[in-house]
Amino acid sequence: MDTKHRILDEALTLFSQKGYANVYVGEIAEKVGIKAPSLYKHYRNKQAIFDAIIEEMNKRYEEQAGALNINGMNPASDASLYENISEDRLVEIGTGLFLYFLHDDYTSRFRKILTIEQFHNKEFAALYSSQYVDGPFSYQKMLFKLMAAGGSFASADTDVMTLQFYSPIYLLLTLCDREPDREAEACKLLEKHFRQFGRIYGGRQK
Amino acid sequence: MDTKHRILDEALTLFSQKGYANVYVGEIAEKVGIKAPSLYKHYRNKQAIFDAIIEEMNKRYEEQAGALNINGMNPASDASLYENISEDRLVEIGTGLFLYFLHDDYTSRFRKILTIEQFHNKEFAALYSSQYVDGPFSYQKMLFKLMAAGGSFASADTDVMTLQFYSPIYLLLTLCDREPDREAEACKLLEKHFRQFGRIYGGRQK
DNA sequence: CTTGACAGCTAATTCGAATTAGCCTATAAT
DNA sequence: ATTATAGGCTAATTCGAATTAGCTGTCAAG
Repeated sequence: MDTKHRILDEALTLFSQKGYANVYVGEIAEKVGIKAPSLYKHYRNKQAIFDAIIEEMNKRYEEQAGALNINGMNPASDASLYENISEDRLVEIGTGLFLYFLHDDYTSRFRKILTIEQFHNKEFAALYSSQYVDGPFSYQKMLFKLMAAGGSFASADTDVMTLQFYSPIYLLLTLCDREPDREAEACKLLEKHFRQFGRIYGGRQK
Repeated sequence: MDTKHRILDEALTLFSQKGYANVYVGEIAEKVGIKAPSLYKHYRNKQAIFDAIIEEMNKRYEEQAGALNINGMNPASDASLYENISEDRLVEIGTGLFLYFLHDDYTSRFRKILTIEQFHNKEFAALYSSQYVDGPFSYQKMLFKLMAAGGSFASADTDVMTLQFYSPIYLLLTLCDREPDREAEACKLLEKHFRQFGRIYGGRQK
């Protein structure tokens, strides 16, 4: 990784821990192993580093969205995958979603930045909601509709079902962001949640 | 309200919007209607204002905890209140919890501060978790145990039940903190959640 | 009345962090 | 071999925000 990217990377880490205003350019430089003025050979100023993070984030987001479109976002193409679904599969989907969000290197740091900056930046607020509320909701909701159509799942109000399925993931995700030590506890609880959810709404799997 | 309290109040508002580092003492002063140097007649420095907020917060928290102890935290004393419970009562409890957290003047601003500062201050992280995860959990869990004992509720795994009951409240709370416009939407969804929850776990109410 | 303390003000002062200036070295292209 | 460029450094410089100095008016207690 070249210096320019290492700056981005260290800055991302620091911003995600302390927020933009609490990070000094000298601090970023130190982590990278250079002196503060040398940063300016790579970025016009501190703000430009932050902007580059956002841009990188948008790039990755679009890639990810593209990937999702191929497999999962197109109801017509892969309905069969979800029509009949086992409890284990449900656990797998949910845990996968959780662990991806929690551990993805870039995503997890960026989420913390969004968390910190959400209240004084409308764009970040909107981004947060779309990434961690509305996005997962519409995705899960679609899955539940498919499952209900396949008959393996109750066709209850999908909004509520989705809320009940996803909210625990969200709560435990924010918990683990705050206290990473509690990941094991969270995973155990989460699995119990998925299984119970499957028992409640599931139709015919054993 | 005297100047000293108005400083606290305006500072609390500003800190909850932008975080400590992004707020200038001149800004606080301006909101109060005085000049920055005059602040120093009331507080030794900027940090002292912040500390006073924390202290005030602790004071209120203890009062609140005291209040809860009288009515709700003592399983023996008011078990009868919860043994038999209707679906409407469940909606009432849940919505009450939600709206209290969301709107309480002091609580809601302080929660935003915790949100912003949680990643670079262990104490805040712990406080956040105790206030918005572990606290509500143990409280709700106790209620569910009482209800199960009373026979009006399924005696499923109470950890999971509690998670499933509370997580949506939490998710929608953080959503409304971020986007207050969505309160109505959140309330509607929440009520549906409570009713469905009641239908799932409730025993004999109509 | 007068005095002292309270709460405000304007005008410094301090201080630290961001940024700029200007120099140096390595290296890759001509 | 020469030179231009990239990327690093140290030593200024700038600038803005926090804090301090020191003055002033008000008002309650004596």
